[in-house]
Amino acid sequence: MSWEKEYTSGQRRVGKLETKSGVTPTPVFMPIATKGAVKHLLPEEVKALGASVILGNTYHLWLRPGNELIARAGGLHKFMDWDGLILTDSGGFQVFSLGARAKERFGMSGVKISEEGVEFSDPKNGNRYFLSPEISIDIQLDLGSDIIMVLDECPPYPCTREYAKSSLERTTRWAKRAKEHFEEKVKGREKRPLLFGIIQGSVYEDLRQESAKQLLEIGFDGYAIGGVAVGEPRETLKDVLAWTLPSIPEDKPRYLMGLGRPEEIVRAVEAGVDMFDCVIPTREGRHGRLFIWTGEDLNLEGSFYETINIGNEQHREDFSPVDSLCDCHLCTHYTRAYLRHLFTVDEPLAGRLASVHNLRFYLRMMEKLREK
RNA sequence: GUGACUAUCGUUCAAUGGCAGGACAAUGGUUUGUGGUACCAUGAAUGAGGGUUCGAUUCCCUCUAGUCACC
Repeated sequence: MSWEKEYTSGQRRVGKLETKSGVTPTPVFMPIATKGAVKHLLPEEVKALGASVILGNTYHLWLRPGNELIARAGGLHKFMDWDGLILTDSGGFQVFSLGARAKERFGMSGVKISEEGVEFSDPKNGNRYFLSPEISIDIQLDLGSDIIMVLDECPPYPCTREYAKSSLERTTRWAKRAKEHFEEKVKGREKRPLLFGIIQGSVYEDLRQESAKQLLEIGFDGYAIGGVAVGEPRETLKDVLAWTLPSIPEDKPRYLMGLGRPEEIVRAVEAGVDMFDCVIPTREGRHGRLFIWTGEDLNLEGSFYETINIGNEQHREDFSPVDSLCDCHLCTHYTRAYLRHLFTVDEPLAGRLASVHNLRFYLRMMEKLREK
């Protein structure tokens, strides 16, 4: 990646990341388009809100409609009409997180991890699938992804040291195979996607450092920090960043997977993270929680915002905007009372307006982080 | 008008001669590499009056209201 301004170590990293489909400014927040759509929104709307990259999902798109179909359609960009950048997750997280949910529901996860890869059931129809580092790369290449993630294992929390160690070592071996397979497949291509490795190691300092070291030896275009926000105490995020970021070369992008709340993102940017994705703005929006600016200046404590549950009775006759400091369509056209009404009667427009607003909040926060 | 049946949270359906339960709705909360539909918590009822009984929401009587049938 390159720097927006002259950059010296320790400053806030404001730069640009170049991919085969174009450039994104960093730090960047990537809205999630799991199944080929940012839920409720048109791609042009997502772009107008300030998004430059969206996250698509190997797991979901592989099962439905299938990577080969999307390849025949001309790739995911064309299929869904998104002309920005696309990062695709490897499917590793979903195999484990959806496996955990299947376990809650049916008493067994049906997920079998082996050295070769991971076997799991489609929770919709019980079909068995086998995902390996190589298959994950093939799928993401078919999708036409700009930033490809290697298949990793995301261990739960709590996790014993022994398991975390053997898991991260397997993730490293998978990463090596993914890299070799990737290089072979893109050999001779003029435009090639970026390939990112994923640092694991749970909450253990030496394991996190070991994971980073092993991935750096293999060599990737960027490095992600995975296995966070899986139930561990929130304070450990700071430690995990301190253990891992210093060993990543400064010209390589750093991606904190799955995070987070606004103040967590501000802190992580100050610590040197460049990329984020999170379901919070869209999912919580669909459930009626809205992020509200309380001041223009960002800070590490998160006192620059608050959240409201628009469904609460106190908003029933509140004819003021959701957020008077926000420039989104919801806040410039509608009242709290109207949005509450839409949620109360289950109008689809409710989730749509809330998604617009919350994404605008997150993306504007990133704009502010890039300003200073 | 006559007869039968019914009456339980806001709605709907349970249960019981000995602490009246669920679902939906309501109210509050949760959500971190998506779970559009999810999860947790809270408040909320035996139509009115009398009788039998240690104790009645339950059994009996009257009233009121509703549904159905007949006139």
